[in-house]
Amino acid sequence: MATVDLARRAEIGRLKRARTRATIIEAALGLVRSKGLESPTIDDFIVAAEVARGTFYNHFETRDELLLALGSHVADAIDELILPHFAGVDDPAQRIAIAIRQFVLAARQHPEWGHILVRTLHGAEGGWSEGMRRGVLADIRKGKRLGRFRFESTQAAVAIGIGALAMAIRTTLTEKTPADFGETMAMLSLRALGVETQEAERIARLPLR
Amino acid sequence: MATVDLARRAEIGRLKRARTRATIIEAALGLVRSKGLESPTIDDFIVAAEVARGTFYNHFETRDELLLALGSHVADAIDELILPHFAGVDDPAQRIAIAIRQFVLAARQHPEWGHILVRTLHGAEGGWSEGMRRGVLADIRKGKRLGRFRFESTQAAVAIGIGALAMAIRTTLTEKTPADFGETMAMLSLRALGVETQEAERIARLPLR
Amino acid sequence: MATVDLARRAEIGRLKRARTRATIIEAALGLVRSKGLESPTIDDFIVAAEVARGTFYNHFETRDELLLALGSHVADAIDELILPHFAGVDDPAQRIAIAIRQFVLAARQHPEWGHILVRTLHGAEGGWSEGMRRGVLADIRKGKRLGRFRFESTQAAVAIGIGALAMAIRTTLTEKTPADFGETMAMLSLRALGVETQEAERIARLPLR
Amino acid sequence: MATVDLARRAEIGRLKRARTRATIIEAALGLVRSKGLESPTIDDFIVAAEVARGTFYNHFETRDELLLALGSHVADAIDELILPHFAGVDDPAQRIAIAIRQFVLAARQHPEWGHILVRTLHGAEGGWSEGMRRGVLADIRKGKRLGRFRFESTQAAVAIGIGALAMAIRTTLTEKTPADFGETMAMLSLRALGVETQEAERIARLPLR
DNA sequence: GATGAATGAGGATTCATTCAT
DNA sequence: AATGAATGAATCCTCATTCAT
Repeated sequence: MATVDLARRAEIGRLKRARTRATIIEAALGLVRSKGLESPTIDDFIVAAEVARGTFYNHFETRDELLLALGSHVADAIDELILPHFAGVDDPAQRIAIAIRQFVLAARQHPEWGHILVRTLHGAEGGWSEGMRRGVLADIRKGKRLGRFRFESTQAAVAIGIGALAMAIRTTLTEKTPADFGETMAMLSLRALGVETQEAERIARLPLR
Repeated sequence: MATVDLARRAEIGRLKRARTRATIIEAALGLVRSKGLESPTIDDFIVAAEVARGTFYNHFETRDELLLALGSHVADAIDELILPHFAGVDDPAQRIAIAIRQFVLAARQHPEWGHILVRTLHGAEGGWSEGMRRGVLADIRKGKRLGRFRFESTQAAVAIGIGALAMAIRTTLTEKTPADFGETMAMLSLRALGVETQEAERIARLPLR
Repeated sequence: MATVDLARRAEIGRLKRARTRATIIEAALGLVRSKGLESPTIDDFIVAAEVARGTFYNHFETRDELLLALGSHVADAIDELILPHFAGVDDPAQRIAIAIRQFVLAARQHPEWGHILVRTLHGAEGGWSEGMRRGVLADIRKGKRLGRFRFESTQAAVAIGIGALAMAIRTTLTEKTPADFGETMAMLSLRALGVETQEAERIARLPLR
Repeated sequence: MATVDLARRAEIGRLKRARTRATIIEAALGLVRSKGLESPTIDDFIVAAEVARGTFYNHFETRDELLLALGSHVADAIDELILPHFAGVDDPAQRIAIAIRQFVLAARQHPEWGHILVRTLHGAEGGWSEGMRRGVLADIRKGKRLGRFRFESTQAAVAIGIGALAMAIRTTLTEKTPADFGETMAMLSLRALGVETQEAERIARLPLR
């Protein structure tokens, strides 16, 4: 009896805590969407989330920690978005094209994700960014092994891949881009990696499942 | 006599002013080299330059104006570095390869330039950044007109060009890169723009004059 | 039956409550021992006691109330320590010497008591501190009446008595002191009150029962 | 000419700075007088001094640093007050009596000094407090060497001396005390150090020059 | 009675910029 | 032209206390 109660109570507490945390994160995403990552202050965040100052600090020790949490949040969302499209796709060229296209789509629909992604791509502080980087690296290596890609320096290949991705997102955020901008960027990126134009074009425009 | 004196005084004043300004800029570059662009405070700048706070504001109206001045300074330095290599080179592919290679060289030797360049490339605040962008754009267009480059979307081509450039510099700042990293990045970039591998390779490795 | 049960339940509840309260106080004493009275936060206290924040406030209305409770706790402990030695001792000089000696012993073995005692001696918030003060006052007056002490101003006599006591404890807390430091301080204090050196020495070193 | 100007300018600047610092310290002393040392916040201090928040931080890095400065200030004032009375007085007993009497007088006329002195006496963080302690120590040792004082433990003698001093000041701050309270406390203290009552009385009441 | 999430007043600190000399 | 003291808005952060479950 008592133990059931205790367990329930604890559960409820945990739920409430999680909800508050989610509230803060959602509100923060809204702010980032309109104002970018750098300008909002902790005060802006708590006003937007309609929580007390102390509540913020109960959940995040510092502003940076919130930004990190936003990063994780977006990482999860992106994973959820992309992984299904990866299912059963082994060709590294296809995978890279899919990633670029999906990231551009995501940035178009969720500018806040875009802001966060660009930051994540640039600051190489481990975590998801590291995972992503490793994924790209693995695909690039595999592509080379399979003869799909041709380049001398893996470091340069990764650099141009990440650079293209970052710039694709950035451009989506700041300029008006056509509906197939993702496909176009994917094509150019594949070409950089050594895929022939025709083939790059074909892969970049394969229908997504 | 008197007029001569006055003229000389004015001249001396101007010289001194210029020297102080240069002092501040040099010191600021030193700071940027070690701490990047965002963190140093005005206090850091004036301590490093060994000038008074008021002196700083005699030369720059705001902190941002100093950063802009740093940008111009680097722009000039870069121009001075690159323009000679451009002389007589009309081929847009060659020009772009030269730019990338020189920027990487510059970032390697002057990390502070690298920091400033990346920022300039990203923040679209006009000025030199605009000029550079226009230069790239012109070369890209010309390259297309000449059939040197092949792509559908100029927007995407510029994006990948700038993205590759930015990432090349960034990688130079944060990772250990081989001596020919600039050449490699140039090659991949040209390929993205539609140049065939062999040709891209050749152009990327043409001896600089 | 039912009433027995109820009574037992209530009893158990009371016991549990008392135990929790004791837990908190013990833990707090531990903290005070290492960090003094002022620095520990409520958070420190509840972490040390391994109770929830709410539990703390179930037992103490404010942080200050805990400190008061610590005071009472120490007061009781001290009383328990000293009173037996007072039993049957009527000579005020002896009583004062006993008090000083015992306080020094207590502070040596329980630094946390020392911290609390010094604070109690200084902040004149009534309660035990008042009782103690009254005890000292009574003994000092009686000593004068009996011709054991000689001084003009009772106020000054009390001041020097309390001051010596406070400093004895403080010194015990912060410096390395010999085993008979309490006796020495007692002797000097008695002398201040007008007891002749020989006699003061003798009283200060009387064996404690 | 120019150098004269520069020197004058610098001089003026230094003066202004010193004046502002003095303003802050004076205002702080006023606050301490009415509210003690612990309660006033930085905000209270700057409001009282009528300076900007930033000005405070230009002069003191932290609240504690201001308190330290108050300590130095009072130390200087006290030195100025006492040293003349020490001139030509070699007898350690007399010197100690003078010190106690003057401290009590000072605390009566400048309660803020009293607050600061008590704190200085208790926190043994070096600086003036250390100097004072050494002074007392020297006098106590000399007194013993000369046979003026009689005690076994110098440590205890110093403790009772400082304790009496602290308590004398404290009592002056919190209770109503007669005009000769300083003399009385001095007498009791000397007695504690082993001076005979008659002699202690005489010394404690010697006219101050 | 115990729990722990939420609160928000109170206080500390930074730093770009102004201004008198 | 150079100096450096003063300014104050903007922001961060802590921690005692409340309260719903």
